[in-house]
Amino acid sequence: MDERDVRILKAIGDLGTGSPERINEETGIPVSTIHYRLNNLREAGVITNDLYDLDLDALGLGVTVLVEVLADYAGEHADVASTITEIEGVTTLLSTMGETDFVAVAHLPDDKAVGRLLREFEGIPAVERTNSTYVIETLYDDARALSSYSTESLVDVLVDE
Amino acid sequence: MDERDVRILKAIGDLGTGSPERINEETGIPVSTIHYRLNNLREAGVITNDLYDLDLDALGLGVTVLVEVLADYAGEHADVASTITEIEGVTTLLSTMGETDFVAVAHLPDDKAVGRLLREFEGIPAVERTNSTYVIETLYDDARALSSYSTESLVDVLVDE
DNA sequence: CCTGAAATGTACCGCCG
DNA sequence: CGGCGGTACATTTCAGG
Repeated sequence: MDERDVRILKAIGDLGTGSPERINEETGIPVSTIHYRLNNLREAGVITNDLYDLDLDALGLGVTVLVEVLADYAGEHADVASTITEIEGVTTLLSTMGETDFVAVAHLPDDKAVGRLLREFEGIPAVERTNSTYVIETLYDDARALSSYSTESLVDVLVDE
Repeated sequence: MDERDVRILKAIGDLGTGSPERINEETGIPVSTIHYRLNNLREAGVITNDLYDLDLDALGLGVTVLVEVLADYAGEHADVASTITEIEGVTTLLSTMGETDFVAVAHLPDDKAVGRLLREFEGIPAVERTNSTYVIETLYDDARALSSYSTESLVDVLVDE
């Protein structure tokens, strides 16, 4: 894993395509090298399928943290949200009902990064309190959201007649 | 959205590829029809990019719920986990430190399904208590986990020398 | 709206610089 | 590691059912 691998993977996420040609336009890395690198990343288990889903452990972002955020905002809800979104490692941000205002999920390289992350959260003026939870293990994560449904149920649920 | 669309989308998730040929092997739907359907799904905004990321709102799974689970298990942690995983709609299952044992995320079609989901959780013998939170809005969700990092940070974080 | 067959495009592989 | 072709595919298109 070196800088080129990183730039290729980031380009895939940003562009939303795994096309070597498009990645080349974005990164300037030669097309044949992109092939070569992607094959290596597949063999290393970082990329898990044709859809370029990543194995975060293999990638080096094996620490997951859940952060509940209580905020005191006056109409600046969207501002707080976008500030949180920009914190490095935050991959999901939910606006929730009930006791907390936001729930964020972050994927980080190690414990040190967790400390840094929490300081960043606490550094946001509108943030009153945070409550963090270490994730011991990601037991299941289905990016495309359909695996848990049987085909018959999906038909029931999604087909609008 | 009819049964064929559903079967195509499910096949993509299950197979981990968007290749029309592979989808045809799985579903028996003619290759050119698959392409025709996928184009329609793209135009409808259900599929958002070449990586087949789905817009859950457009798909019809616009309701997201967070479920914290407190369980009383004697060595059967893995059993409880796999039971939860099989509940329809559950897309993420985390094993957490602290007050709760698991946190699950579910994507559902409507409020009625939320009730059904919670009854399924409560129906698991080892589950003592659940605490659910409605998600008002998914403000941000980065499936590939790298967007929030700048390239330079990613290099710092991931490159092992 | 679906599909089979034709046309186009791309990935992939080996070779050489 | 990077470039360049050639080949073998898979994807895409489209006219007709």
